[in-house]
Amino acid sequence: MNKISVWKTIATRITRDIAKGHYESGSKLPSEAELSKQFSVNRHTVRHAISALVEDGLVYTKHGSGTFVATKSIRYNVGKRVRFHQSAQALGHNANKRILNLSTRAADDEERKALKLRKGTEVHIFEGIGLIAGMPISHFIAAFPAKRFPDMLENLSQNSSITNSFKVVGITDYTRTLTRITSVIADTTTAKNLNLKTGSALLRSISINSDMDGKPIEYGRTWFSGDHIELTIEN
Amino acid sequence: MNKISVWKTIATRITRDIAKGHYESGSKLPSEAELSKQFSVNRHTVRHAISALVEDGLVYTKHGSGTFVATKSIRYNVGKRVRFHQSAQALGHNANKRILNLSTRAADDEERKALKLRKGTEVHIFEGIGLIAGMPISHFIAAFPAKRFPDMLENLSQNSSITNSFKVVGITDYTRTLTRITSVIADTTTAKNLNLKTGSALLRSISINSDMDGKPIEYGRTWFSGDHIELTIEN
DNA sequence: AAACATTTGTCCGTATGTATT
DNA sequence: AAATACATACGGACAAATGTT
Repeated sequence: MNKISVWKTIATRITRDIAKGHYESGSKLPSEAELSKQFSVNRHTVRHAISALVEDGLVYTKHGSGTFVATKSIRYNVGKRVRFHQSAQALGHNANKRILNLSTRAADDEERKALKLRKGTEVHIFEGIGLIAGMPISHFIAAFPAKRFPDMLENLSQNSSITNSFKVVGITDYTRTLTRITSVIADTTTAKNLNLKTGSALLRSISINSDMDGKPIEYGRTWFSGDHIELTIEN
Repeated sequence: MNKISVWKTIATRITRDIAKGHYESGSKLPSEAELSKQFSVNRHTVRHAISALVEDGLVYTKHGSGTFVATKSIRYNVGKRVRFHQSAQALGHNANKRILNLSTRAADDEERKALKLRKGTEVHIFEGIGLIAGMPISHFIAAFPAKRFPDMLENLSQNSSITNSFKVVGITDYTRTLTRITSVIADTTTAKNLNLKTGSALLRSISINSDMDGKPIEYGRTWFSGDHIELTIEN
């Protein structure tokens, strides 16, 4: 069955302890030797766990000194609440959506990973075309955990605003935890959706929105027409 | 002395070989057993090196199958204090620059507007190619107010680091006040600079850096190869 | 299908180096 | 100077996933 490795369980144990406030921000964890004694494992196993936490940015190590709980405030606060629609509206443009597809299906690997779902879990899919002043500007596909938001599709079909739909289910605020942007060439279907020639430049944005507890609630992919859109990040 | 660990030298060796095109994208690396024999080290040492490359996103491993060269692009963090060089280094890649042009001339309209300069004011121009592991990744043009930074060009020619050059003139800290990203198609000259075909997708980033008083000190334009770069915004 | 070889993943143990306290 | 703590490197053994015969 699902055998979980020792180092992973130790990593989650430490993570949990930190989350619980067992260790304060900036405080020193027990030494590797101590931890290995506590968990009755080899020191290397503890090191493996700690190394994973370092990667996550949860702790950091200081050679000869110890392992310390990282302070959260170091992280960059750029683009936390940047939404494209908002900025389009702020520009005074008439922005709306054309819905192409509202459905529920098993999450693919990409969606599962982003939303931290188990295999076979279902997601709601919200696909459409973003319009500004009647011009097709973007093609988007958004995925939401179906179990957590049973009525999402109905809400979306009525008001077609993701933010508002989240509000209905009690999520009044959420932040973008990841934005990844690449430049790609339009294939035939995307080009057709956006009224472009095949081979045009597109901005592809992949984003993850999370609730205030840090749980991912939306995985979005958007293709913007490169001719019409600029992504602006202001501090 | 500057003692470099064995696993690190192995990691850079493999990185270099991949950059050189020794291994194709998606192809399998020699097995851990083979590599450890090649480098005359323990298998664990090779594993340590590979693990670092996996973190960098340069390769990925498949349990029971092998280690493969990732087709993945290099992530570039756009953040308040994140700079190209830094983020590339943070990824463990060997990043440096090739200078194409250092000169002083009257600012064009775009530069004047961004740097808030009067008509006819001069700017220093710093143009070059950004390299990661020897591969051309970006083409950049940076403009600085000449009057405020008289010795900028000399500094840049010596250490070729913008951050360090600012330090020399007393600017120890500055933040990115604007980042604007669009997708464009490579023209012939840019394509040539970046070893791409004309018509490839590019990410064009326009940025303004300002000192702690909010005065703009740098106007930068960068064209990233869309194949190799992802812009990532994390909170 | 089943047995086998290959390859990565996990875990243990030991020793030594290097930075900090 | 000594003790403590993390970093590196070696070695061995078995598990788990994959590919081949």
